[in-house]
Amino acid sequence: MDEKRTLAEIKSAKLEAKDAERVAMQTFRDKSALLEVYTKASIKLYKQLVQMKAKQHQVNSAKIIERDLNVLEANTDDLAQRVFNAVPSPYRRRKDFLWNQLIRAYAWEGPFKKAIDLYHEMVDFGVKPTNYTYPVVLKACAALRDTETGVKIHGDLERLGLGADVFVCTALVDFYVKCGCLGQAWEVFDGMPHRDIVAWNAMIAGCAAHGLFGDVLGLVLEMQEEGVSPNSSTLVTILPVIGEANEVTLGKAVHGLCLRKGVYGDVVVGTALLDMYGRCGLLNYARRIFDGMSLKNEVTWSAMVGACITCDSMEDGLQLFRQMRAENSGDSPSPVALAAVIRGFAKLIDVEAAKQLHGYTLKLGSILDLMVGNTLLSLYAKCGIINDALRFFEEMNFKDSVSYSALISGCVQNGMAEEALKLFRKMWLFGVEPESATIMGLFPACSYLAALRPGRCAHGFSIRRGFTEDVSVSNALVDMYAKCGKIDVARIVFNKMHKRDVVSWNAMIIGYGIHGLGLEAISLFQNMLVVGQKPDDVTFISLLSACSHAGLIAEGMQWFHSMGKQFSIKPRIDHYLCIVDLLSRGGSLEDAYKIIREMPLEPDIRIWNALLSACRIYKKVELVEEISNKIQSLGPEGTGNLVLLSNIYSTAGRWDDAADVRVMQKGLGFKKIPGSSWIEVDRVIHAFLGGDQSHPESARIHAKLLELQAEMKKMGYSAEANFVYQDVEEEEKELILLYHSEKLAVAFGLLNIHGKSPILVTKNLRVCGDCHTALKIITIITERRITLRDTVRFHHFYNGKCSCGDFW
DNA sequence: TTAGGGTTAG
Repeated sequence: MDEKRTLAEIKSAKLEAKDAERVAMQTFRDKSALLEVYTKASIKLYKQLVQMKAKQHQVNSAKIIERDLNVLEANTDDLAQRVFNAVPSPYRRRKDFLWNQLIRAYAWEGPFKKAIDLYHEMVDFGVKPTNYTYPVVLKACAALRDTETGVKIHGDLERLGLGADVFVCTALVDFYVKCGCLGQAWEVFDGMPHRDIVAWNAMIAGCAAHGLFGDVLGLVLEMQEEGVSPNSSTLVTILPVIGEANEVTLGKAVHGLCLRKGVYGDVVVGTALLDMYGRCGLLNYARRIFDGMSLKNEVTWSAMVGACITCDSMEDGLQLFRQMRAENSGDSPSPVALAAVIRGFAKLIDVEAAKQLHGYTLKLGSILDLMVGNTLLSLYAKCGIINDALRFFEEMNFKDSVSYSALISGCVQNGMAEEALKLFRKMWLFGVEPESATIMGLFPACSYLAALRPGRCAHGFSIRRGFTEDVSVSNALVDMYAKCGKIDVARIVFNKMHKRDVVSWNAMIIGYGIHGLGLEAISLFQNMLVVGQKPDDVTFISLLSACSHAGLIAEGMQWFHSMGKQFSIKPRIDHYLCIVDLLSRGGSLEDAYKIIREMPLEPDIRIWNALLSACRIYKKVELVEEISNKIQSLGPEGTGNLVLLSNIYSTAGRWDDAADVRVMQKGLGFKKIPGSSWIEVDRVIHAFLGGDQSHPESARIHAKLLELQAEMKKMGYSAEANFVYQDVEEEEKELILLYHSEKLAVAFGLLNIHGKSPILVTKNLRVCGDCHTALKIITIITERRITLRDTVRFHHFYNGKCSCGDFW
């Protein structure tokens, strides 16, 4: 574009605008329209000039022109308003087009509020709006999500019988779509006697925004049946939906349609096409389109880099990014492409490379984009360096709900659920609006902590915001209630869901499993098959572990055998783990060992661990030596298991062997995870480590436990010293057991939760055998219900019994 | 037309 010519054009447009103004002022006639056209034209030309300067990297001149532009834009409103104000009242009353013209000027690019205010003023003034007025006002309502005015207009239209106009109806559809009221949009759309391409596109865009793949497809077919052919705008709307739904065949069909319609050369269509192929995992197709495009813009390049990353082709992505940089050396790199590359490094867990890239772009002088910052934040969290993520978060100048969401879920993934809850509160305090993804990160934090109260609050909040409409949010909700001990509430939420996916069913089956309700889990699984929901690999892990916790050995074996035969799901190592666990905890150690020997996969440490734990419970020391050899042949991977091995030697009184194992363990740099338990009292979560004396109420807690111990002894309890694996005096063993983290938390609960309220304690490891026995007796002494949730299930203690029937 | 945060199991 020629700069001089542009400047000349602006000049003449300005002059003409001035003329128009003069003429308009004199005649009060429809010159106002002319005036608007001229002013808009010069604004458009100015905008082109700014872009030109920016492209040439003349930042300062671009800024100066931009300032002029702002003045001009501000004046447009003034200008139009001045003309309007000059019109005498009686004339104004008669001429609706004057109002329409001004409303249209405001509704075009804002300020939208003025358009709506003017519309109200017009009605109050006694001027009747026309079919020309409504679409324009509705556009402003849509922009501001002003449902009140929009809905009122809709009502007026129905009363006046003006609702048949294509433009008005299309504007109504668009208004409802933009306000998220899809139902109302459908209603208007279905009632239209004629629909043009714009109406179809509006409705399609609405369904696309809600991810309704089936509806989008149906509409596209229907419009063609009615003789309306999709245009490039339609195609560009449906392509991302097709990509999201992974519908390759359909995508290829649309590709063909693009070729037939000759819109293939369009940059926007081309970009949407390559993006679709990228999402479907067909990188070669995407690349072929990219290479064939004669005109590419920044979006095209960024989309291509993103496609490479999505398809795990890091090398190609990086190469394209470098090429992009080389071709636009003066510009800052596109934040979208940069974020894509960082995402690629996150996938590879290559923090160093990502940091280098980050530093490099900072050096280039690009302002740190919020999106890029958020990508980095999530990179740190995903790579497990959560402290770096927290530090980076503090250093960020701008934070939005995505930043908070990324950090909240990052904390949970790194076992810092309490920090996640704190962050959520902080976010609330700073007035940052949580989104559905934030809640999806928050629920797992509540699940982890068994923190029902914040979970319930977040549930209420989600209902008010309509988040629970989202299947994934409801899935997380089901999981939260189940893990907080409210299995019946979980089921109610599950039943109320109007749409369920495989994750919903899995979450519910898992819920039954951790509550030891194996039969319910099986029954739900059968229900799932009846309604036609296909199970996946996770379903079987959930089902098998549910059988395992409930001691349903025959049922578990039956489903294990059918998963390959009936459902064509190849058992993974995790499935074998469940089945070995099921058999060995049920006492069939030989059968379990047989499965291990015959399985087509190499048994890993967890498999041996399951068998080894059972060896301890059933005191089968003869198998231990054999397993121990197998474990040692695993090399460094076997380290974690040495804890158990040394424990078994200790139990058998073979202290020297136990010590040898521990020395070996130390050499391999293994750290035992300390057992910790926590309990919520008055909205505060109190955490305890084994033998912990750091709690302010420590003295009272210890005294309470000693008091309980004395009573327990009267009832025939003796500490099961073989759960202590250190070679120490019996008396000391007793104390080590007495101050186990779960007992500390229970004692704290008894001291601080008054009346007969039940006590809920959560533990980060599996419950210790001695604690299990002790808690049963404590429920008799205190007449309290105590629930202990460990890593695999709930134990409900009451009246000397446990819901697990001592099978755990 | 591209883009950051997200649910179940182990």
